[in-house]
Amino acid sequence: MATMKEIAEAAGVSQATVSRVLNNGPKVGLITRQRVQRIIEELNYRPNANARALATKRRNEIGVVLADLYEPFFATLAHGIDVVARKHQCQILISSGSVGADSERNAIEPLLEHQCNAMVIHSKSLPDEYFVDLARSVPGLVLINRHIPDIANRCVWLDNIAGGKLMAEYIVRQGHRDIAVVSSDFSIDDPIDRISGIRQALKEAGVELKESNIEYAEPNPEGGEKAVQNLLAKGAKFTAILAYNDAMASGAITTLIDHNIDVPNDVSIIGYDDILLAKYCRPKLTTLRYPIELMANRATELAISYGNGLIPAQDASFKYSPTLIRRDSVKRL
Amino acid sequence: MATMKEIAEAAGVSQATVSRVLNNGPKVGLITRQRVQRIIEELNYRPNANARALATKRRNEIGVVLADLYEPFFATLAHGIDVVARKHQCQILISSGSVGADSERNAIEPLLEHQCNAMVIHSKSLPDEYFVDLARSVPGLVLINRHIPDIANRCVWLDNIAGGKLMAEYIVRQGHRDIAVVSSDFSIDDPIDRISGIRQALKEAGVELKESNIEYAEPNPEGGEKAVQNLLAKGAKFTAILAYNDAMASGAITTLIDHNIDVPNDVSIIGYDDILLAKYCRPKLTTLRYPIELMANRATELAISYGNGLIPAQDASFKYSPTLIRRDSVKRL
DNA sequence: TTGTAGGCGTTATCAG
DNA sequence: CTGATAACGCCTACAA
Repeated sequence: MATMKEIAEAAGVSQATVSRVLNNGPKVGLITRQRVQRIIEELNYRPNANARALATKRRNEIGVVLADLYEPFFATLAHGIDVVARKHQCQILISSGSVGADSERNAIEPLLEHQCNAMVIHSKSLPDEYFVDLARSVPGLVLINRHIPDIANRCVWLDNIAGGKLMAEYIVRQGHRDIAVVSSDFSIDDPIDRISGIRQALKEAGVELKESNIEYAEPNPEGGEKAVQNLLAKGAKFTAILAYNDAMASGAITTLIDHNIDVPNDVSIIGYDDILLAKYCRPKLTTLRYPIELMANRATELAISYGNGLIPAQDASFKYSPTLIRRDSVKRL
Repeated sequence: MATMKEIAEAAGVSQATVSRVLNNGPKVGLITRQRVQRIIEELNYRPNANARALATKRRNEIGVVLADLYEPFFATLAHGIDVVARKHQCQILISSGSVGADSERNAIEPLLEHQCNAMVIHSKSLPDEYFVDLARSVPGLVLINRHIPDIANRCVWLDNIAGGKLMAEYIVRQGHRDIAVVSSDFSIDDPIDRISGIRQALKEAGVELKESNIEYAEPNPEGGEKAVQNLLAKGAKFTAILAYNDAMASGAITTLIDHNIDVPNDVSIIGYDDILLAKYCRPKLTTLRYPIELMANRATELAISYGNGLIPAQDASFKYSPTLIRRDSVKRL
């Protein structure tokens, strides 16, 4: 692969000149520029990004840390980052597979070695202090789906308590009183917050939520199936299910239908996230829209501009709220 | 951020020694090694990947080119790459958003500048010669979902003609004679091959496929809806629909249900891809399983080992075949 | 407008 | 076992 030196020789100029035409440097004679450009084409020269990064101490790369690329939620998140990165001509360096503090750290480490000055991180396990600390050495650090007060100007997050409230208020307004909850057994804040929101709203409405009507399982369709099986096995009484996410809701529906329980005529159900599935499962899912793509866009814009030297405003805050999407899985009693 | 030089000074040794302990170089005194190691920890030193890449002319990075990260198909593909890359401790550099020859080229270019020696590329528009050429300068080049005879040992692809046949043979075996096809209007090989397979099988079975029973639209749920609307509007007669992919099948079902046509009792339908949607839409979709994750795994393993110097065997070939997954969207007549 | 030369942070090849 | 020292490919003052 041709190097700058070779171009310079072939064109009979110095490396500096080649470098200048490459970077649209000022002050290069038109004829020289054209000659050099021609040679570059001819030799099919490509600048070495590593060398350039070394010399300039910066690189148009944005580091991304995600739990995976497969789940629709993360795929949408990745897409949101991707779109903005592309707009800014940034490459995306992805470190995924992070579940748990150690693997999250292991995912972040290589990005630091790559000297990415912009990073969008989705981390649920590493402690707050870790990021407060990291923010000092990575100017373009931004967290998504997490709220750390000390660096709130680097956090783009969703108000899950509000989301929980919204679900509960709506289902109560539709006349339901016997509520079941199908939640995630992951020990992160999200399920806790959502249930907490549900509890608050239910309490205000004077509706009781029995502990035995709450089931925890993995936040995927299989988990949803299992949770409802347990509910049914226990003989729990409910006319509505509030699910942790659409995936669980979908699994829940599967089990209900298998038991000849019609949705929404016998049991109503509300999902959370509004992933593609929600729109194309049958019945179409009434759910809470998690504006993850929007949030990812925002996070990426932030990361890039912070990485480019913009100083985060002290009082900046990026809280998003879910909204209710009414489809066909809830019946008014 | 601390550099090797600083570590060396602080430890009272030369850079060379630091480098040795870092790379587990042989022949370093135990005491020196420990001292250096301690300083490294203390100063929170991190090697600069760019400098290292420059010096070694290699980098543990695998370049990936995809159309997007959002579509379940691509998300699964990305995940398949991700898993293997992680196993090999490789970072993933993603260039997405490639639709059409120009943008595909623009996606590949930066990966070359990054000197990735392993690349997994999904490209539908760039001509064969481009890749035959590229293979000469990128030892670890591997194409996924494409078959280029000249570099067949770098291609991991699916036999779409066989897939088309499979769908058609199955639907005929189930007693259907009035077939409609809902295909993609993208001008790439895949839809052509699938329909070609369908035609062959139908012809062999002596079943006619009317041109007017074929509709083309975008390969997404909306496209599926639209295609079936057109079919219905034309008054086309059919008891079964062969869809280009699960997304279109899902959209097709939506339209059918909206028109009070029951699936599968009135109309049967077969999808293609077996994405998550297929399993969780209602009715569960009978479809062709596209082993894309498996293929992505394979492609990545290949790319990495080719990139590490393994010479591709002349006669190697990586053709995969779809298999039929029977669920609930087909009725036997 | 163009060239010279030093440096970016590592690795790797020599000697010692 | 350890230390100089020359690459690696590019950028960027500073000179010319």
